[in-house]
Amino acid sequence: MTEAGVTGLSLAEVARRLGVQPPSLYKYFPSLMSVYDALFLRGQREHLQAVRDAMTPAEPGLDAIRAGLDAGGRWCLEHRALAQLLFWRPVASFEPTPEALAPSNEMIALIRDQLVRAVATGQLGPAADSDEAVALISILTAGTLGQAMANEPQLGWGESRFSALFPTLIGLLPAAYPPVGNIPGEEPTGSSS
Amino acid sequence: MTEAGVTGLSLAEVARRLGVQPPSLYKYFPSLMSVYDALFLRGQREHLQAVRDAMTPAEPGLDAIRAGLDAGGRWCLEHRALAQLLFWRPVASFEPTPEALAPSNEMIALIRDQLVRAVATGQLGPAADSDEAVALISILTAGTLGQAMANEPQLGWGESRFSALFPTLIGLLPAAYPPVGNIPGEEPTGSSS
DNA sequence: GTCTATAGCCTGATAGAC
DNA sequence: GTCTATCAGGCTATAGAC
Repeated sequence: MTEAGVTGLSLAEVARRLGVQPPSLYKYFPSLMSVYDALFLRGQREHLQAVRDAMTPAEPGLDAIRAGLDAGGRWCLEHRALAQLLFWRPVASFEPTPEALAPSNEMIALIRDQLVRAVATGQLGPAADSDEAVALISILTAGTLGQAMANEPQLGWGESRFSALFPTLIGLLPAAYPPVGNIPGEEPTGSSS
Repeated sequence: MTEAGVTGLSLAEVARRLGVQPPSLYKYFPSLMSVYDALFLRGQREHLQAVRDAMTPAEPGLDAIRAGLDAGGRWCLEHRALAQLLFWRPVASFEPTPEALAPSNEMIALIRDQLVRAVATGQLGPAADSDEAVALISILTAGTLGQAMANEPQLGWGESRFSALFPTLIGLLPAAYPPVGNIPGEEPTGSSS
């Protein structure tokens, strides 16, 4: 996929590189699409693990979000073709099975959990505990990755001028969801409990 | 491309739908890649025109950026396959010719111009007149579009919960590039002219 | 679990008649 | 400018021997 594009994957070429004949592969995978599905599942799991591992030691809240997604971004640029299969769906005839999609739900839960922490510690306002905030964060992440991949095909996460902006972008979240009582000249509003 | 994916475009199918035989197409295009290049150029021009048309009547500065890129986003979701060819480069063996890439430079100039206006009118701080700010805006735009395309393949710009966040995202620019003198409790810094 | 053989498709591209 | 005919190759997938 790295060499021929995600859609360029072919069982014949896989067999060639394994040193076997194409029909042999059908003992392991019933179809080309099942190979995509296996790659999809493996990719989702690895990506999720990379994000989780980076989140765990970080300070809960915004720092954990930044650290986790930063690691996720690094993983994506280190596995570009796989990341494209996961997050841009370039193979028109491929629909991942529900099992392969499961880690993606865990990923959303991971972010949501840290948003709750950020609200609890006063880093963000209560509106940040929402699907909308998760969507906003996914825009920032996917946007950074998409621009890096399309415009800097040679550069890793550490060299990209787009990924360099990612901490700044996460730093804008408090402006989007201002903590109550932190806006000079305005009275705090919202629940008093 | 809409039906079979960007990489699924084939001259044989084009000929079939035109009601001609495949060799006839070679009188107009020397190769499949030259067809991609023609599509790329046409797409870039149409997209640029859509953005320009929406910018012109708007208030210069942030409003023009928001209006232009909003129209650009709408164009992209109305021409999804073409937009993918333009901005995500899914065809590994296709490299656009310099002529086909020219409108993209005009696009950058268009944004940069409005950033200058935004700085001049005090909507943004002087640091917004930079390649970095253009990159940041491109992240917000590509991120919104990418998430809308990947997760809401059926919805247009008007129905997308991602595109609904786009005005908010543009509204964060003043937080990223705060206008001088607008930060309570801090003294204005920078050039005094 | 690997192979040979093959069916049945598809593709981009060229030669040369009309 | 369109066609027929064709080259030369690719692919997924199956049948069935070993």
